[in-house]
Order: sequence, then structure tokens, then C-alpha cells
Amino acid sequence: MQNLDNLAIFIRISEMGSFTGAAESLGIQKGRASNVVRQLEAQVGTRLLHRSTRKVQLTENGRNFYLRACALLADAEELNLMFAKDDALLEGRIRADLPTEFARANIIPELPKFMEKYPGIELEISSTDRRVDLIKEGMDCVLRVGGVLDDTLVARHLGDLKMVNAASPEYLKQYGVPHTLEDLISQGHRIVHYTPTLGNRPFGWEYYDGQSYQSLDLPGSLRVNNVQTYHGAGIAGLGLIQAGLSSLKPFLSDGSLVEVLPSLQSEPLPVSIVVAHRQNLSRRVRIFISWIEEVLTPYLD
Amino acid sequence: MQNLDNLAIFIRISEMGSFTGAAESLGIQKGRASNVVRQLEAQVGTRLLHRSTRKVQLTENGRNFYLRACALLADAEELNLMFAKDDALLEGRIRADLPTEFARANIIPELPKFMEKYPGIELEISSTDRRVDLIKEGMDCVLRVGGVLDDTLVARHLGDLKMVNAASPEYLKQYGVPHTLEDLISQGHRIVHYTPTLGNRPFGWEYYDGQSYQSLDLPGSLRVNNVQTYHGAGIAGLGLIQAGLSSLKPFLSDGSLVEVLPSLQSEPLPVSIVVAHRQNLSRRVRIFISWIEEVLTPYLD
DNA sequence: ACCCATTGTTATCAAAAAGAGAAACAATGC
DNA sequence: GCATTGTTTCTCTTTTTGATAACAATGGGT
Repeated sequence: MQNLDNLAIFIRISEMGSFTGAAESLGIQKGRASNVVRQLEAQVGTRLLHRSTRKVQLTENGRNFYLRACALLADAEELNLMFAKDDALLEGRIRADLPTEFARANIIPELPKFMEKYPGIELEISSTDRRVDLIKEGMDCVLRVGGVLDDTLVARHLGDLKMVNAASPEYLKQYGVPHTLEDLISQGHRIVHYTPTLGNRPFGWEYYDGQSYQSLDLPGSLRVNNVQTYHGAGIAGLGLIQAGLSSLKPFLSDGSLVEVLPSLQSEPLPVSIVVAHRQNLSRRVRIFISWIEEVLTPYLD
Repeated sequence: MQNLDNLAIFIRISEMGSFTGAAESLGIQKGRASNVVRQLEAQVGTRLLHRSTRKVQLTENGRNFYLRACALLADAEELNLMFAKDDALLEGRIRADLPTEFARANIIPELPKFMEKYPGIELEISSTDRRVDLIKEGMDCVLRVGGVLDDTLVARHLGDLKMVNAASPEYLKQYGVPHTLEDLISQGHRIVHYTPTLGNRPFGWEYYDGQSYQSLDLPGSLRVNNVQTYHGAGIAGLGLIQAGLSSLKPFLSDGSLVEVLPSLQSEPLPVSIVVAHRQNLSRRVRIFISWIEEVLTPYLD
């Protein structure tokens, strides 16, 4: 009889296109991953994966097997959970990718509550700010700030991140507190340039003119590609910054940053949870996602 | 993750309404059967079986779980076999119940060919001539001669068993060879009475009058409830017998019995294969059934 | 109402299977 | 060439299963 664990291993390997990757993400030996597939192929009587040292991909038969194996696993999970009235005893591993700042500032601090509520769930959170291919990396879900490009993925829009304009008190003492767009120019304000990927054209000062979002070029001598550095630059008084309320909140609270121009916010950033296929989303991942949503709500419109 | 073997054990227990019975039929310890269910119930978080020492039955939840578990297992088997181009490497156990005479005379002699073709299949053949409850006894299929009463089961009509009238040569020398219905009376023929369950009213001499089947009472001093004894009585010259061609064939060949009144056959007996649910019939059982059909074809109309 | 065979539960010990961990190997593609 | 990756092998540990047996509860038969 078939072993469902082995099926899950095969599925992960297929999705990630890698034995080592799948093994790591599942916490097993890569040797076992190899054996499992060999055994599976022997049992089923056909080759399921084309493999070389550089790439692993499904054979024609493998693709069909993969699809039905996914369905079977989903059914099996449903069977296990059909009477689970309280989800507290859910177990399993969740791999999620969260933007560094969100993770550090908002998610991680709340995490203990989640872990306490679901002691059986093992979380594996990676914080890469690059666009991760959630399938290839074996992610269950990815929190993404900004637009979602890939249509093959399913995104759930959580809301829009409120943006805040801020600067350090020392900076404002030196340059003055701007109250209008004109002040920004007349008072000679500077901004910290943020370029998600270095080398890109830096953003200007972004604001809403009542009809659409505009960008105003302002001088600035620092260009950073990392949100923490960006915040640090603002705190250090190197210029005005524009960032999500969620990540700036602690700095605003302790006074190391002060909000300015509350009426001239830059365009809210859409925040979404991205998953691979919505139908086969496991219960625990669904729970995690709704928890994330709950945690972020205060910061989103 | 769920273990499919355990699911199969639970299913068998549910169907047979017995831990010990299921354990025997699956070739495992009854202790294990008990543990498996306990573990399953813990995992799923609800009680699946009401059990006392006298009966075991599904709880409300158990019934739902059972249904979905069946579906899951069927899917799993389909997954395993989706590329099995030749069935030769099928494996698993088949439990079938065959009428004693059919088994001894027709099926068992052919069995070596089947076992050779499907070496991985384990056969367990019981020969009880009583009506077995195939679900309660954990049977995969039952070959039944005569009408099928239970509508909850699915019967596949294989054909009708050709009936033969016969007597021993010595008997015929004594009483004469009848050629017409009238001869039976005028020559003072005797029959051996066959009553499937002792005490029932014995059958008479059955024949077709061109429109419908009739029964003619003939004298006879022996009443038997066992087919082999019935044959033996015919061979011993105790009277005329009416039985299926399949079981009489060897006796007709070696001359210990002689066919008489070929035009006055009694009503052909319907021969059917009965299974529990047609949809979830496993591949190997389907193969076995079609093999049985093939073996019996020569004897059936 | 009582006896007692049957059945489910549980425990223990040995055997077998599955898995973890580590490491050596060969093939591949940059 | 060389780092990476899949394969294979080895040992050790853990888990699962088989084999037995003792135990308690049930319910039919007397």
C-alpha cells in the first residue's frame, strides 16, 4: 500500500525541481528523497522524474501522477481534519516568506501567541525581500507588498499599507516642519532615496494631488536598498522618509521620528498573501493566513 | 500523516463488525486492530466505533469517516495502478466464497493457471454452501448459484447453469432408460431428493413442458442436503438425479453416470457473482471475477 | 440469575522495517 | 576544472509489527 508521506515527498520534489531543496524544506535527508522516488517509481512501474544534476522535472507520466497525488493528499488531509472542531491540535510545517520589515516589526512580535495557540505547528519563516518563486522554493505562502505580477499564483489582497511621511526631530529643527507641498521646496528639504534594487532609478517624493499620484524630485545624498537602513537614515536625520505605518510605528511612539505632512501621503502599497493553488490549501496554511491578516489589519486600509 | 494500511484495517473492521474477524481476514493480530483504531480515533479526534464484546458498529461520525476513507483508499489504489499496463504484477489478497461443488470440480483445478499468471495475488477461498453475508465476513466476492435475494448487494449474472438428468448404468439396467415423461411413471422410476436445507420440502422431478417449468412428484427413499452426497447417491444407483453439467461432467466422462432425457431438462440455475459495491471494486477483484467467468463459460448458457 | 465462551483491551518481548546521520561517488553544467 | 546535485552505502537508532498472553467486560445459553 502507498505511503502518503512518500507521496508528499515526491510532490515537494516535483514542485521545487530539486531533491536537495525538497529534502531541506521537509527536514529529511536528501538520500531519503532519492530513495523514496526510486521506490515510488518501482511501485508504480514507470519513471516519474527526469533528473540530472542540474534540473529535475516531471516526465509525462509523472505529471499525471503528480496531479492525482496532490488530490489524494488533499483528500487525506480533509479526512484527518473532518472532525477537528478546534484547530488547536493542528500540526505540520508551514513555510512562509515575509518581507523583512513586516516580519521584524509586526509579525515576529506577535508570533508567540500563534505558537501558543497552535503548539503542533512548526513555522519556518524566511525573510527575503526579493521576489521568491514560492513553488520552486517550497513556500506555502508569501506575503507580498506591492503589485503581484505572476498570474499563475493566487493572491489574496489583504488591504493597503498606510504610508507615513516622517523625519527625525533634529532634522525638522534644522529644516523646519513642512506643511504644504511648496514648503518642501522652499524650505530646501532633502529625502532619503530608496531603491529596492540598487541601480534602479530612485523614487522621488510621492504624494496625491487629489486626482492621481505624483512624484516630486527632491535632493538627497543617500540611496539605500534596505528598509532598515532607510529607517535608520531617517532617524539619523538624513532627510524625509516615506514608509509604511506598520514599520514606523515604534519610532513614532518613542519620538525618534515625527510624522509630517499627514495629508500628503504617498500611494498606499497593496499588501497581499500569495499562494500556489487556492483549492488545495491546507487547513493550517489557511489558518496562518487569516492570522496574518488579523495581525496586519491595524496597519492596513 | 495518515497511514493507508490503518485505514484499510479500520474499514475491514467496520464492514465485518468485528475486530477479531477483521484481523484474521487481513492476517494481522487482533491486538493491532485494536491499537490501530484507537490511534485513528486519537488522530481524528472523535470516536469512530461503538464497541462491546458482542458487537461493533460505526458511530455517527464513524459512518461518515468510513465512507470517505473508502473513497480515499479507492483513489490510492487507482493511483498505484494508473500505469500498470500489464496486470501481472498485481498484488493483494482476494477473499472469495465459492459453492463447494463449483470450487472442487471447476475452479480449483484451473486455479494453478491463475496463480501463475498473477503470482502477487493471495487467494483465500472459502466454500460454504450457506448464504454468506459477504460484508460481514469480509468477502470480496461470492459466487452464488440460484437467485440473489439481497438487494443491497450487486450481482453480476454470469449465465445459467445447464442442468443434466442422469443415473448410474446399473440403475438404468434395472429400471430401463426413460425416453418420455410417461416412462418416468410407467417404468416406476425413483429419484434422489435434494433439499438444500434439511427439513425443507424436497423437490420433485423438474422439467419444462414447453411453456413453463413443472414439478412431478416421484418416489424416492433418500433425501440429502449435500451436493456431493447427491452425486454419490446417483452414482450408487439410488435413483435419477438432476444436477449442473459442470459438476457431473467428470462422472459422465468416466461412465459412472449416464445422461437421460436430454430434452427434459429442469430449469437452468442462474449463476451470479455478488460483490458489495460495484464502484469501489479493486482491480484485482475485477480480474478475478472475469477469470471466474471465463472458467465457467463452457458450463453456462 | 448464573456460568462461561467470546471479544476487545492492554502489556511485554522479540523481530523486522523504516528512518536519521554521515560520507563517498559520479555526473552534470557553469 | 569545480562546485553542485543526485545516487548509493554504511551504521545506528527509532518505530512498527508479530507473537503471546493475561485481563475485563459482555451477552447468550442453561
